[in-house]
Amino acid sequence: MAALLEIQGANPFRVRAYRNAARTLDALPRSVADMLAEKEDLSRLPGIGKDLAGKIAEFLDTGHFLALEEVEREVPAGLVDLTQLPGLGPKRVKVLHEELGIRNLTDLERAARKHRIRELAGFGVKTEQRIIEALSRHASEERRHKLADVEEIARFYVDYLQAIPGAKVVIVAGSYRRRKETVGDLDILVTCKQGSPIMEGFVEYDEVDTVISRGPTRATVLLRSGLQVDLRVVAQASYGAALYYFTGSKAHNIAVRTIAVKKKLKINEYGVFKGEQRVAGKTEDEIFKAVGLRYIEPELRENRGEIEAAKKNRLPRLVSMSDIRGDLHAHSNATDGHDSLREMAGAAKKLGYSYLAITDHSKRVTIAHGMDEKRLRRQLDAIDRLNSRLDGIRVLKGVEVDILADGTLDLSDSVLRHLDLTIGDIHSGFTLSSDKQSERIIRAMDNPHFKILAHPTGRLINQRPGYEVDMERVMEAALERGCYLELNAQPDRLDLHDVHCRMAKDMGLKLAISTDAHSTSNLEYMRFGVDQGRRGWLEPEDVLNTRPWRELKKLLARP
DNA sequence: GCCGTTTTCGGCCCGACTGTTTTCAGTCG
Repeated sequence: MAALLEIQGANPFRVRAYRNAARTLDALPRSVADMLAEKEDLSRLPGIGKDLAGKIAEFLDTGHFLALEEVEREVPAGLVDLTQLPGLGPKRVKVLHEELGIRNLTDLERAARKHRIRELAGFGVKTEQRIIEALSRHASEERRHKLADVEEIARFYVDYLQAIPGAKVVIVAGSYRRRKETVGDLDILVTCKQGSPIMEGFVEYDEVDTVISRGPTRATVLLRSGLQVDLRVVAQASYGAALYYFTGSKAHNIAVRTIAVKKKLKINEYGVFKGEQRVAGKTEDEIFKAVGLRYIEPELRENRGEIEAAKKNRLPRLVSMSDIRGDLHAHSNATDGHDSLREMAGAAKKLGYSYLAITDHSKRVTIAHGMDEKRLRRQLDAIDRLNSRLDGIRVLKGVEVDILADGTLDLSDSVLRHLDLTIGDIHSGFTLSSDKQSERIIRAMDNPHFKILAHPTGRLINQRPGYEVDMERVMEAALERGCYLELNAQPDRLDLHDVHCRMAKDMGLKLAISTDAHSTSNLEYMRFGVDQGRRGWLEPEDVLNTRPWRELKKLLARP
C-alpha cells in the first residue's frame, strides 16, 4: 500500500504511516489474528491508529483490503517491483507508467531494450543502461546475507582499509553492528588524516566488482560475492555522530531525531547542533547525553521501546559472552558430531566453561546415527568415566531426543531419568497446523524428564521458514511445567528470533543459549547466540547457562 | 495516517551522490 500510494503521489507522511505500521506488524512476536481474537486493541501498537487498526481487522475478517484494491485500480501492483530496482523510485516509476504504459518488470524490460526510456524527460542513456543491468541481476541477488558469512568478508576489507596510509578508525556500522541475523549491505565508517588515499583504496580493493557511486566522503561498491559495501569518511570530531547515525536502525534514528527536534536540537551525521553550534559529536556517549538519553547498546536500536527505556533509565544490562558458563547442547562422534567426548570437553574447558552437556541424537534420527536406549546407556557410562578423570570441567549427561508425531519422546523414561538434561525437538512433521504442532510440543513437555525445547521454530535462515507454531502458547506451557526454551546459536538457525527472546523475557521464561555444536570449533558459535539474545533484551539472569552448575541443577529439576 | 512535557491541529529526520540539468530533482541510506 505504501509503495503504491507513493507512486500515486500521495501525502508522503501518509505513505510513511503505512510503512511504520508495516514495520510494527512485522516485528510482532505473535500473530495479529490471535491478538484480534483475544480482543486486543491494535491501535495501541506504535504507528497504528484507529484507521489502520480498522483496515487490519477488515483484512483479517473479510480477506479484502478495499482501500488497497481501490488504489490498485489506478496504480498497477506490478509497479511496486520496479521501485525495487536501483535508481528507480516512485517518481520515475510514475513517469514510466504514465508515459509508456509500463505495468510490470516485463513491460519495463521491453521498453528498455527498444530504447524508449532514454527519450523520457528526466531519464537518459545511462539510466536506461542501469535498468537493463539491474534487470539481468535482479533474479540472482536480492537477498540478505547471513551475519556469519558477512563477518569474514568484513574482516578482510577492514584490515585492508586499516593498512591504507592515513587511516585512523575503521569500523563496520549498520545492521552488522546491531548484530542482526542477516545483513543487507556493509556500512564501513572511516576517520583518516587529510589527504589519505582511503577512497581510492576502497574502490580499488581486489574483491570489488562494480563501483556504484563515489564522492569525496561516500562511496558504494558491489563485491564479487554480491554484497554491497558503503564507505563513509568523516572527521574525527564527528566520529561518534557518524557511527551513531550509520549504525541505525533507521526507525531508531528517526525516533531519536524527533526527540532532538523537540529540544530545539538537530542531529545529523556530523553532530548534535544547537543552531549553528555543534554541542556533541565526538563519541556516541556525547550524542545520547545531548538528547537526554542513557547510552543504548547497538543491538537494541530498533525503536522497539529502547528509547523510552533509556529515558527512564530502565535499559536492560545485556548478557555478554563473559557471563556464559557452559553450553547445553552439543554433539559427539557417537552420533553426527565430529569429535570425541574427551575432545569436546577439552575444547569447552579451553573456552573457560565449567560445564558442557553432550546431547546426542535419539534413534529416530537415523541419518545422524541416533542412539537407542542401549547405546545411550553406554555413553552415560563413558561420561561418568570421563568426568572422574577431568578437572575444571563437568560433562553433563544429556540427549537431544526427537519429539515424535504424537508428542511422545523417542526414548523411554527408564533411560531419560538417568540424565542431567533432556532436550527435545522436532525433526519431522514440519507441515502440521499451528494448533497441532503446538499441542504436539506441549504434549512432549508433559513428560517430566523434558527440560529444554531446542531450536523452537525449526527455521533455517534463507533456506526454510520455521514450522507453524503458537509460540506464546508453547512458552506459557513451558513456564507452567518448569521447562525452558533454547536460543540455538548456530548462525544458520538463530532460533529463537529476537522478538521471541524478548517475549520470553517479558513472560519470565528463561532461555538456554546453546551452540548445537557438531565439532569442537562449533562451540565458538556461542557469540552469535549471545548477540541474538542481546537483540532480544536478555540479561544474564534470563539465561540458564550463565549459572554455575549448582544453581543450574536446581533450575533443571522439574517441580 | 499518526501523534501529543509545543496535545485534537499542525507538524512529521537529514544529507550525499548521480544524472540530467544549467540550478536541481530524484534516489538512497
